[in-house]
Amino acid sequence: MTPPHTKKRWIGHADLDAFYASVEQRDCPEYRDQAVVVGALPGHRGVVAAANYQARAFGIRSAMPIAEAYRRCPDAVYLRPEMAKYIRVSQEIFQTLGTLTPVVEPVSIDEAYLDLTGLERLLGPPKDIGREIKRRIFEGTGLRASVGIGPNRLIAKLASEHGKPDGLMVVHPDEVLDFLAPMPVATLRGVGRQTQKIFSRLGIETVSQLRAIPLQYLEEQLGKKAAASFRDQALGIASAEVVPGRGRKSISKETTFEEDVRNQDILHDVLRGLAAEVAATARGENLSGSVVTLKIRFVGFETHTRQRTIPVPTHDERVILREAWALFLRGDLPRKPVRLIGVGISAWQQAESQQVDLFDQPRERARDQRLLETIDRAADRFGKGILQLGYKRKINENEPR
DNA sequence: TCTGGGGTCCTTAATCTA
DNA sequence: TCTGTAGATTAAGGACCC
Repeated sequence: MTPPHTKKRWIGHADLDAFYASVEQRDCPEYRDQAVVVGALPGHRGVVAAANYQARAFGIRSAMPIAEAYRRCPDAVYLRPEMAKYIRVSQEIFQTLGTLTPVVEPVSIDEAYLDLTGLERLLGPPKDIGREIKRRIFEGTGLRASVGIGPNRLIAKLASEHGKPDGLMVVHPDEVLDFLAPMPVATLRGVGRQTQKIFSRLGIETVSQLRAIPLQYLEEQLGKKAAASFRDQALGIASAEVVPGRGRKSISKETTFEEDVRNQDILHDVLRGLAAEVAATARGENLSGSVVTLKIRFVGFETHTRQRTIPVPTHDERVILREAWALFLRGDLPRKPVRLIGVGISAWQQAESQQVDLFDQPRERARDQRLLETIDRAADRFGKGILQLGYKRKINENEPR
C-alpha cells in the first residue's frame, strides 16, 4: 500500500502534556510542585483521567483505578475534571494552531495533526516550525505541548510521543526505518492488551522483529486487516492526509452508579436525564440520528448494548428515551443490578447540501450518467427485474458512508 | 487493581432483499 | 412459484484510544 500521492509532505502532531492536570496546575499556582491527579475522587468508583509528571513518578497512570492511585500517593491533589474549562482551552489551542496553517485536524481534546507542507518557505526547516508551534501554544495558553514532525501521521505521532514531555522531534523520510526499528510493537497504533498478548506469544517484541515475520503468517494470527495495518506501520507507511473538521459519528451519555441499581424507576429517571443531554448536544450541532443505542453494564462488569433503527431521525429526548427504554424492557437482557447505564444516537440524516455536493461534482455526475445509460441499454436486452437490482447496488457504491 | 466517559473502528452473525 | 445465493444492512460485542 503506497500513499496515493508522491509529493513530499511534512505532517505535524501536537499533543498537550498531561492536559487536564496541567490546566489545573496553571490555574492554581499552589499545585505547582505537587502531584496532581484528575479523575474520580478517592473513596468513589472511577479511574484516573490525567496525572501530571510528579504523580507519574509514583507510578500513577491514566485509567488506573482511583483506589490504586490513592494507595500509591495519598498526598497527591485529587480533583474532579472540569470538562467545560478544558474544552474552552482546547478551542483556544486549535485556534492558535489555525494561525499557522488552515489544515488542522483535531483528533481529541488535546491533540491535533497539522499539514505543514510548504511552511518551510515562511518559517524555515521543520525543526523551526515545531519550535514555533510550541511557542505559540505556550504564549497563548501557558501550557506545554510535545510536537512531532514527520512524513506522515504515524511518524508525526510517534515522534511527539518520543519527546514527551515538552518535546520536539523531527523524523526525516530517510530516518523513518531506523526510528521505528527498536520501538516496542506496543507503540504501534491499535496494539492494546489483546494484540500485545498475541505478539508476545509469537516472540515479537520490537518493530524490527515484526518486519521479519511473513505477512501470511501475521494474517493467520491477527486477521487480514490488522496484519496489513501492522506490516505497513512497521515499514513507516501511513496516511499523510490531514482532514480539517471531521464530523463526529455519534453522541452518547453514560453514567456509573455509586452503588448498583435494581429499581426501574431510578433507571428510567437517569435515562431520561441522559437522553435529554444527548438530545441537547444533537440539537446544538444540528444533528438528527436514526439509530438509538442503549448501553447497560451489570454487576460484574458484564456489558451489553442494544440498538434500534428508527424510521425518522431524531434529536428529541422523548423519542430517544422511549426507544432506549423499550430496548431495556425488551426482555433479552439479564435481570441483574445495573452498574452503568447510557444512551446514544448515531447514523445522521444525510444533510441535503452534502447530497447535492456529491452529485454536483462533475465526475460523480458523469459516473451517474454512465450508470443510467448502462441501465437503459441493459433494460432493452434483459427486462426490468435484474436492472433494479443492479441499479440499487451501483447507487449504494456511490453513497458516502 | 477493580475497572469513567466519550468516542472510533473492526469482526462476526443474523437478517433482509432481489 | 420455489429455492438457493450473493451482497447489503443491521445488530452486538470487543479492542482500542485519549
